[in-house]
Amino acid sequence: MNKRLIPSMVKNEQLVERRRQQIIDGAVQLFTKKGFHKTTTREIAQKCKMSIGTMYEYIQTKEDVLFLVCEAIHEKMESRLRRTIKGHDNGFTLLKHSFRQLLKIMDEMRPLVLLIYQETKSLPKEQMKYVLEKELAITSLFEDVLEKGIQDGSIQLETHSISLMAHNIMVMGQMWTFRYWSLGRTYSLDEYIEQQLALLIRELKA
Amino acid sequence: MNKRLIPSMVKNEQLVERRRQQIIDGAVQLFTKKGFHKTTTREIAQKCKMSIGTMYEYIQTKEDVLFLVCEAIHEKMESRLRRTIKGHDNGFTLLKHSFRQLLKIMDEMRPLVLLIYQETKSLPKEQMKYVLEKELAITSLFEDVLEKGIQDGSIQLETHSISLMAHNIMVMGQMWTFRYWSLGRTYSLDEYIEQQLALLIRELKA
Amino acid sequence: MNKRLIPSMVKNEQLVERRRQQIIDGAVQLFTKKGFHKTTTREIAQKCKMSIGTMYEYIQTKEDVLFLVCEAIHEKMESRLRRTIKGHDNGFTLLKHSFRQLLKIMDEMRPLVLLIYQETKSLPKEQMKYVLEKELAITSLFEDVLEKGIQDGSIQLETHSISLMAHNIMVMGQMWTFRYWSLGRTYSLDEYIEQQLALLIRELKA
Amino acid sequence: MNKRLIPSMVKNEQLVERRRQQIIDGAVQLFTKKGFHKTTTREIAQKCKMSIGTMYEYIQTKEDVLFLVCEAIHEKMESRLRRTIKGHDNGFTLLKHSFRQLLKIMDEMRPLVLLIYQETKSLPKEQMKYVLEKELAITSLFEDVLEKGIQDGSIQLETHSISLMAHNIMVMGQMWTFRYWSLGRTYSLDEYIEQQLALLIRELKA
DNA sequence: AATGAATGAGAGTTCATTCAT
DNA sequence: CATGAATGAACTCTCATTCAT
Repeated sequence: MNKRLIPSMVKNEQLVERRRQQIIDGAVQLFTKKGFHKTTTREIAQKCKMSIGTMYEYIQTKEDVLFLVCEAIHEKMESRLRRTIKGHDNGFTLLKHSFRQLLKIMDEMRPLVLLIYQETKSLPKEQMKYVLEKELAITSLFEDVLEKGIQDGSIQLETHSISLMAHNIMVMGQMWTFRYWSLGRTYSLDEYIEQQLALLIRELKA
Repeated sequence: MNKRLIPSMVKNEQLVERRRQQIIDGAVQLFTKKGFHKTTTREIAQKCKMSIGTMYEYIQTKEDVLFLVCEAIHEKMESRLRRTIKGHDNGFTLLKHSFRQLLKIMDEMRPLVLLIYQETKSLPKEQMKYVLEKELAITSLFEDVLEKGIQDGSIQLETHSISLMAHNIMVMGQMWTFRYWSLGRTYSLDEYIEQQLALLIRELKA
Repeated sequence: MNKRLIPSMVKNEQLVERRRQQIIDGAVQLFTKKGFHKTTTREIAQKCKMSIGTMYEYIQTKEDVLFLVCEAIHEKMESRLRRTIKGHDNGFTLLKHSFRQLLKIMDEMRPLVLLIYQETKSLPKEQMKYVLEKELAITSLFEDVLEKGIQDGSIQLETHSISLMAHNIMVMGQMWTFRYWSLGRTYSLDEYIEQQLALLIRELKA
Repeated sequence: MNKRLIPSMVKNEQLVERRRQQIIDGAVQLFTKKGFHKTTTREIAQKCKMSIGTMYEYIQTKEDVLFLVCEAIHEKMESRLRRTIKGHDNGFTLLKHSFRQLLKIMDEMRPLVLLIYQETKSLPKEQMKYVLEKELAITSLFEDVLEKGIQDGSIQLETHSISLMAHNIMVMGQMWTFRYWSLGRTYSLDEYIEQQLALLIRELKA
């Protein structure tokens, strides 16, 4: 998956996989705590319990580590979301369910989501593009849910607004992470979920 | 205003004001283009047409420049918004008007808003707090509008949702900057405004 | 030959011979293109189609590779030269013939000769000494030719100048490689040969 | 002169001149002793008695130091040579005189000349070109002497051989440095000069 | 005999900040 | 009040060599 974008000196693919996971695990801790720029490559290597030399066998630049981290976070988020967006009688109940799930995931992954949100811009062009595409892919999961609801008549929404509404939903999720400093003072997670959901329902049941 | 947070070596207050404006103007150009971390103090000084030595008479650290810039951006945004949120028969029409204005301002200041959203985290604690407070202050402008609409009966919204709705409105504005890479492909500014407004109205006229 | 100077971990002498030839062939390509210092051991191993581990079974340090290469080049040059310095009626015609041959060889081996000329200094003391001795041995081939010419009366040269003249001849050959950037613009190989020969003859027929 | 090729961060030109001289003086000692590649920037800075940071205010890369050094050596050689190639009754006596001078200079500057001959190849393209041009300029000093001798009848040489002969003369000079390991064992400087001169005269008085 | 992952000292370079002028 | 040369700690990345498999 990331082989195209990040070549490794090491040939054994399983080893590469394993070591990169090690790197990701170490880097995530540091990046979420201190940010990408204030973390040094030496610190990362130390945290992963490998020598710098070894680390650089599996990446080419410090930005590569950031990319691996962003990719892993997105991957995790997408898979958790996909697992949860399933079944249900109609689109509307599915939407309610998946919105709640989205927010639970966002809450659990709060520092990670924040990380992506704040550091994506530090990626080189091509890798940034890749990350943004992933973001869109996740957003489109909600397009599917909305579409289903429109078709089975449980959701009222004009077709040309589907994409925008999906964006809005994702952003409502991200908001909880990047405005937590304020929202978290006023609302508990459940309060936030239910109030946003109430507003959402007004839009979709008008 | 920033005197408390950023002391200067220079006594003459007017001069300080003038020089800092110079610094802000230069730094904004560089920060929006290359980001905070990839901009050097030397470059900033050069862009402001002063020596580094002189620049450091008016600030203490590189982060101070970032703070000055963030503050200036917020100041500008708030004053432009305040100027526009005035008059009107009732809260509802005022809201529509001010939402449209918000987005026009966001669009014009797109790179600046993005800058705040990406680099605020690089500020030292205290200065960050100050910037976030300003963010809240701007958000509360919309609380006032909503409140007015509720009181004159032109807006239907439960009191405990006012704050959240104000946040949502601000985020809808910011979305246009930080998701422009995707939204900008699908919608023109006016399309974006009118579609978001349509959804908003459903929530407030239910 | 190089066994004394460069021990190998491997016992089978024929294998050592074969592998070292492989190393030389790969290294020569890289050294002539990028120079010794800008070539990495990894690159060399890759070019030779063996692992670094294997390569290090046959050498001890990177400098050893350089030594092997220098030695091989000298060996090749000497054997080609020896093959050609034979027969002929008298010393003078032999000299003319062998000078022409020297330059043809130098021209064909231009990048290799340049390599020796530029990188010998990077060898460790003892190996450098060995290489320089080889250089002298080749030079002395021309001493023999001159001596023959003096004895048969076809060349006029004082005995104490024989060594110097041999050096001059060798340098005339090397010049063609290390001043090729200038000489090559002005003269073709044949022109260069004939003009230098004309000057040489004036010295030896005075 | 080198301002075009090596920009400095420092504006005061005299200071640049002075500091660069300092850098050259320090670097020459190290380069002649250990070679360019085995000398570190830190060692250079230390030898020049400035901090690395300061040194890098006056250069951009380590190669720049090498260039400054090569340029300085050539400059010195040229000026010393120019000063000496003057006056005299006719071209022939001038040639003899200047050949002797050339060799005295080469001998005094032996390590420096060797340095140029071994490290020029490590320069980046453009700077290498510049250095080689300088080399040609020095060579052409001898073309002028030969031309003078031909015109006043004191030297017999075909016009189309002037350039080649000038090259030969330069190379005879350089030989003394890069074959000193052998020539120095057999000849004293004066012996070398006089014997080479004797051969030269045979060519030019035929 | 062959492999290639692991190592870490050390390389070149940058840049926020200071302070003598 | 203005200047800009000086500083050096700290950064990212490289690569010759080793050694367990």
